[in-house]
Amino acid sequence: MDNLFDDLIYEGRIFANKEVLRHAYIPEKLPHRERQIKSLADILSAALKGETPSNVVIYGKTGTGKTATVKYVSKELERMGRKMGSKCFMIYINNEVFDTQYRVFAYLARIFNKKVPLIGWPTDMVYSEFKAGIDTDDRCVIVILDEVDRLATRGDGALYNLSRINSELNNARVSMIGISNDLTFTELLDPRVRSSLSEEEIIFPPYDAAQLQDILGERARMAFNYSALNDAVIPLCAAFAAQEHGDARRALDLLRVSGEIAERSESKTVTEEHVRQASERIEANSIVEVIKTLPPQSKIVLSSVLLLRRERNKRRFSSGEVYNMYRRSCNHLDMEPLTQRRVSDLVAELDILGLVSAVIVSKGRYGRTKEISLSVPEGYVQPVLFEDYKLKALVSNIKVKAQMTL
DNA sequence: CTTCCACGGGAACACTGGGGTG
DNA sequence: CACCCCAGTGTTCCCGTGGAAG
Repeated sequence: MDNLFDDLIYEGRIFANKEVLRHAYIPEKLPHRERQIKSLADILSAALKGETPSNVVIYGKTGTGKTATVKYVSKELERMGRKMGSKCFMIYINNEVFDTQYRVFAYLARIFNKKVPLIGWPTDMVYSEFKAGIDTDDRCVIVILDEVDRLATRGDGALYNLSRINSELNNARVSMIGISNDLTFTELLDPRVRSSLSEEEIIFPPYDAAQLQDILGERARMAFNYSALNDAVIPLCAAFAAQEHGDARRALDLLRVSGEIAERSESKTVTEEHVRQASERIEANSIVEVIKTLPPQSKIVLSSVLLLRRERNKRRFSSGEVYNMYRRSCNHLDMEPLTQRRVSDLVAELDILGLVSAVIVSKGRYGRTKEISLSVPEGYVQPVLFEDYKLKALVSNIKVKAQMTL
């Protein structure tokens, strides 16, 4: 604090600068990632010598600092490039958003001032536009593909074309950095693409509790006012996040929300109790968020499980039971039911989202089923689900059922 | 060993929203 | 303007398969 008023404004407040706890913030220092930074810098340094750097794949679970590290290194590389007069372009693409070959090349071509419509053209035409766009100059273009695993099935053409583009260029050079949280995704790729893409590999192991404490401590110094945190708060946040495979993002969220809760309850400091509340609230929020954004048909499937819980006094149901209830619900809502096959996929998606758990059970003579059960508290699910105006009609259904069982 | 059932992979299809061409 | 081409998405259709009860 270098101003008299700063002290007054911040007196008694919890946060000094909340922004440093947000996901978008890239810190100056990345604790416990020195090795990975060094490896990546070594590989990419070829770009400064006018060579083509090897392609790299970076593996690591969510919140292990992959994206932050890559962004940090690319910023440094671009700066060095400017200083040394070699042209380095780092292009960051999130394949969660650009998840098909067309979209990837359209995005890249647009960066090099080519006019490409968002859809409509044949893909090879978009690809040629991109090629023409970069080849106008002697330069090194490094394409960062965040969440590359998204490209593995539908957009593998993009990886194939990128991996062989250099032989078709006269002036520019292209390399790729793939960022993936799935260690096995390359198995889905064409062998040629696989070997070309992963010439180098860097692994980001999860942080352990002690490392998370360092990271949190670093940020907390900037984010919170002096002595706004009880001593146990950071270790507790670290411990919670370490249980969830060392997710630093999660840990930072937890710290931020704890602070917000403390602030709202007009407490002078953040306590362990606030952390516990924050943990619960983050959990509940993420479930609610997931359910809200579910496509309508999935919501009906999910509510079918809910309705079954009411009707029978059970927790787990066979896929047959769920499908029957689903058909009845569709009928009730005046909607076309999907086929069993499709519903089975929807159930699998709900399973991946962690809303239900589906276990394959073989009942010998009586065939094979999935046993489906709700894996989140019913209280979280129901209000959100029936908030959807289309599903409102099912609420009355529940009430009728409840009366009948009385 | 047979038998039964849904599972789940893959092909095929329908549909959408955009292009270019004559 | 009508018409066909194209990528992408969601769905249905078809079918081989796993594995314990009988």
